[in-house]
Amino acid sequence: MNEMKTEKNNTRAPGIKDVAREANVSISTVSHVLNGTKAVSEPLRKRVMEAVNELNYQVDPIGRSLKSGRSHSVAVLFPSITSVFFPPLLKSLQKSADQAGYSLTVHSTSGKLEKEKAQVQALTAQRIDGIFVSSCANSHDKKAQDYIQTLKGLHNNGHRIPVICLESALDSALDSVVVNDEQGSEQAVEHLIQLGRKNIAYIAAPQSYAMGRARTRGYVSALKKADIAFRKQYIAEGDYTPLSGYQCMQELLSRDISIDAVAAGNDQMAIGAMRALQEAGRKIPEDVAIFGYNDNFPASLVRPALSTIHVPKEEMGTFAFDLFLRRLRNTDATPSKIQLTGEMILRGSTDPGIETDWILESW
Amino acid sequence: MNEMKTEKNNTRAPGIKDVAREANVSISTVSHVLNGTKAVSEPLRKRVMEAVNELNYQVDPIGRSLKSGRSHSVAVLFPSITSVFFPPLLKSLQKSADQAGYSLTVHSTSGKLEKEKAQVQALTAQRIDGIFVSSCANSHDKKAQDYIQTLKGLHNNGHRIPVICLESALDSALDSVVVNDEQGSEQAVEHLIQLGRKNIAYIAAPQSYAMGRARTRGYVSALKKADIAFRKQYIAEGDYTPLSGYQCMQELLSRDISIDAVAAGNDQMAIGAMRALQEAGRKIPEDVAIFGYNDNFPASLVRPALSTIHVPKEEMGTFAFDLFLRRLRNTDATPSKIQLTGEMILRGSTDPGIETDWILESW
DNA sequence: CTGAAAGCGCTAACAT
DNA sequence: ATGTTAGCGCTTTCAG
Repeated sequence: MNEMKTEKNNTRAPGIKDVAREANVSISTVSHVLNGTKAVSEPLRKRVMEAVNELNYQVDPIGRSLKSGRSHSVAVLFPSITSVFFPPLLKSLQKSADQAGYSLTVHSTSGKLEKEKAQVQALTAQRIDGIFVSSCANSHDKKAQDYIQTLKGLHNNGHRIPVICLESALDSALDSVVVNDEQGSEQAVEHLIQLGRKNIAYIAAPQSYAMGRARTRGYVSALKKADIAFRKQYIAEGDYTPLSGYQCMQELLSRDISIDAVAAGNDQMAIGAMRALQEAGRKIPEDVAIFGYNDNFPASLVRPALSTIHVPKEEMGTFAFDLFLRRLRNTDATPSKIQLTGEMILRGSTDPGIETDWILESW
Repeated sequence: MNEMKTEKNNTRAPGIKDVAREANVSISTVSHVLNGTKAVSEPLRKRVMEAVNELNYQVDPIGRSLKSGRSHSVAVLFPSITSVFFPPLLKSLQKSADQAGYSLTVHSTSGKLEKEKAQVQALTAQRIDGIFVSSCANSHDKKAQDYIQTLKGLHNNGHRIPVICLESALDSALDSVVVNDEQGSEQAVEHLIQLGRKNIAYIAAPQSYAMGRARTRGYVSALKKADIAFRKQYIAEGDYTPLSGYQCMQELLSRDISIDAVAAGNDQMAIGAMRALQEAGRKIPEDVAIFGYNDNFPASLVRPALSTIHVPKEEMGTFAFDLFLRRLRNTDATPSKIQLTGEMILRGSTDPGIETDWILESW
């Protein structure tokens, strides 16, 4: 049964020196043709490539990394592995990475700063070439400052590791691609106002984060523009999850106020709120109109379908990767903050006439 | 502006020799206390640990991998980054990996065998310690045989790399954790029959894969047990996506047959089918009852909520990681095929009386 | 129980 | 244009 103990597979993977021997050149020549690091005469180059194919040689990324400090791979860090927001973003990052010849690994921080820090440290040690991060750090928090400084100075073998912020810009010295949260939120609430709603509640995303605050600002400013008084008891704060939206809505309904519309900081909370409204016997949108944010696919599944602000997740990925490539070329480029604008998508949760579209992408 | 060109951060990360110098011992001693590879006297051990803390030393995983052939990390490969099936599974794998001190990277194969092969090769080169794969290889396909053989013989530095199959067992020589697809599917169809439905259509998952075939077998066998004739025109084959379910249902409706129930190979296709039925003016479940498979969260969102077979994704992850750890300890253990059984979840798409539950997990 | 030394596979000065 | 060689940071025989 164990007679195959010799199955340590005597055929070790060929190394660069095997190629060198086979092609009858020096290993540095092989390295140079492989990496295009230096000019090599055509005949030699050809011999080397033949040997490479002959032996089916693949460069060992570990050996390479040890020496070069690079890994040809980039990483994405995001808070929740179960969130429907990230897959479309990941998909486009993946696509860009593939095209550029980078491999892409994805890592969940579980929304914990400690874990995020640890991941960054581990990735750095692995000679990662770039990091895309939807950080769970709150840039207003003193305790996050050290971490943000670290991010700005990440380096390997004396070269910087580009860090690209997704969704929120941690620091003006870091490249980032974000969406115009305040404007999108304002637009949503303005639409509710145009529908004639005056008692508009708001289920906010966590206010400890810039994104949550920005979206809330949009709500406030839309009210102000319409000369509607801001009333504190019309606001509840959730934690992004549908359950929290459900609970916030119950809480709002239990207050002694009348509500004819609700805007939420994301689709998940809006959908949770819809459930609470329906349980309370409120007709959507007749009694209460409701607006989400992000346009994740469930928004098109629920009945009525959820009006929301479409966040261009695919574009975020594409832009983010371009920023990375740019920084690779020019370490000293001034940091870019690419701000994408969301698009208002109207569906049945606000406008009864509108026929419900159907998000065809695979999920 | 560039006066900080010297910012290649003169403080290189401390290496093992820095620790050795600081502790006044040899580097091999440091290595041994760090890895517990050999007994080291208490005083020395202590001096080493102090130096480690003093310098805030972290072992370099690349240096370590180069020599040891291990990386303390495992990888998950799955076909679709946008599928709602995987996040819960990933989450539990992540949890197990964290507990065991392994880092976990996730990689999408986009459902392409070529890409899957390439990923496996790249991971092997990176000294990955284990691979969890929901493969897109069809074990009945001649062309996949080579790949499956490769998987069975994956190795690094003379030690095997455990491969754990998820969802489908690629080969009896590989550890795997799967669900009893045939039985679950049979149970679902039996329920439809008990409801008095006789004209039950089936929207199959791809028949080129074992999973799709198994689920279809369950449908066929439930009909047989109930003495209902199997009729070919009651079957359509989708590709997992909601859109394909939608199209299959349209196709079925266009055939000259009467349908009072539909079972589908997964929830996505079932939900697509629901949309087609609703557009065709069929009442669910009164006119047509419908059954899904997997119990992904959207099943609880749609109206009516979708009856389905709950696949224990969290358990899959836990079992899978345990299999990995076991094989690490004993390379020669006989391969395990852990077969979990799905649980039938009845909702409004089949049973009008049942109140719709609400999947609270975060998405 | 401890340490010296030989590489792991590769890149990049530095020679030639 | 090509080759020689010194490591990258670590693990692991092999001596002492």
